[in-house]
Amino acid sequence: MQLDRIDRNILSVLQGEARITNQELADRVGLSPSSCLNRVRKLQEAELIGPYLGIVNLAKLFRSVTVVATVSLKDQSTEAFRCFQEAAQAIPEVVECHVVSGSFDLFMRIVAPDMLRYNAINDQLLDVLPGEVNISSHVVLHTPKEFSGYPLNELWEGYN
Amino acid sequence: MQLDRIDRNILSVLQGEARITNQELADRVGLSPSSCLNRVRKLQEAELIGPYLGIVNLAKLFRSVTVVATVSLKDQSTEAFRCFQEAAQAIPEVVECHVVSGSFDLFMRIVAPDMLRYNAINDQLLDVLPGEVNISSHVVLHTPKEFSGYPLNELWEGYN
DNA sequence: CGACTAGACGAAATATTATTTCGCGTTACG
DNA sequence: CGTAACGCGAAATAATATTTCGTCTAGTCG
Repeated sequence: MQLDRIDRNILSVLQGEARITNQELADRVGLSPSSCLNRVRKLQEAELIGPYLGIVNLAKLFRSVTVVATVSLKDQSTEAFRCFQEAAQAIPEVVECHVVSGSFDLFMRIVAPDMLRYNAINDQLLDVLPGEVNISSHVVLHTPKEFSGYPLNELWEGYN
Repeated sequence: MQLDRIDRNILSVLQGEARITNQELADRVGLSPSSCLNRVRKLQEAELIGPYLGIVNLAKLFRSVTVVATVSLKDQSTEAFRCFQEAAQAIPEVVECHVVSGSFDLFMRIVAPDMLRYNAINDQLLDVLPGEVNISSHVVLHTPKEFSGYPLNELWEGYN
């Protein structure tokens, strides 16, 4: 799929203001509402954008603990990775999981109601491959910059 | 602000389907459209939910490199933290930044067009407090679980 | 116990927005 | 040139959001 400047603008706007109306979006990118809607649908069908998330303010809802955990696997076989990933995915409190190269193998973000329950999740993950998993936990103290979309303009510039 | 079961349902739905229509949402949570809209607005005004993000599929847009970086500061003074955080925030490619306790001090997610440019960002961050910053970079190979909202049900259960 | 108040709800009316339809212009290609 | 394919926008229609308003309920005070 070939994207022009207008498509890029649509993606930029939509990634930061998912609930914008089609009319407003059309105005911003300089299209008629119908043309704009056509484009948005094509972008969605091509899965270039979506899902659309509402970011909940956890801190205002209840006390909770967010932990970033790094994982090292003693046995770095494909099979071991597969096992661990599957287990991690299945745990709702593991909100994010990445396989990385570097001084550890996986990275996770975990949100739990309190430390006691985080401990339980940690134990559960350690039990997936007993003795083969090393988890290093880091409690999030505060978050100077929350994710709110990718730097599309910078990435496009870099792409040319 | 006091939340009941309906408010929680609204938050659950909205966090995963931000572009849902008010009518559909009202049906799902068992309210009339007008009551539902009232609640959504109150939730937004209280900043319990929002912003609304459209998640862009980076991989389908262009090649890019995502790095998770851990940062240690030699001088752990408040001032040093403040300097580094400010610098990190100001860089668009740093899409996320957390201050943590544990074997490192900060955690960042960085998205760059390629390694050359990642290197430049890395250098830029090292120069903020010359000789005082230690950055460990980990290229993301793949992502078994992408963030798509918090486990609100589990957190509420834990809260009672 | 009864009356009053505040708050929340839903039905219905209205305003806004989404979506479809269709004709026009532009471009690519024979 | 002629033609087909495509994308655009205007306008009509359908769906949705938003406001208004009367009703109900729970809580409170006399």
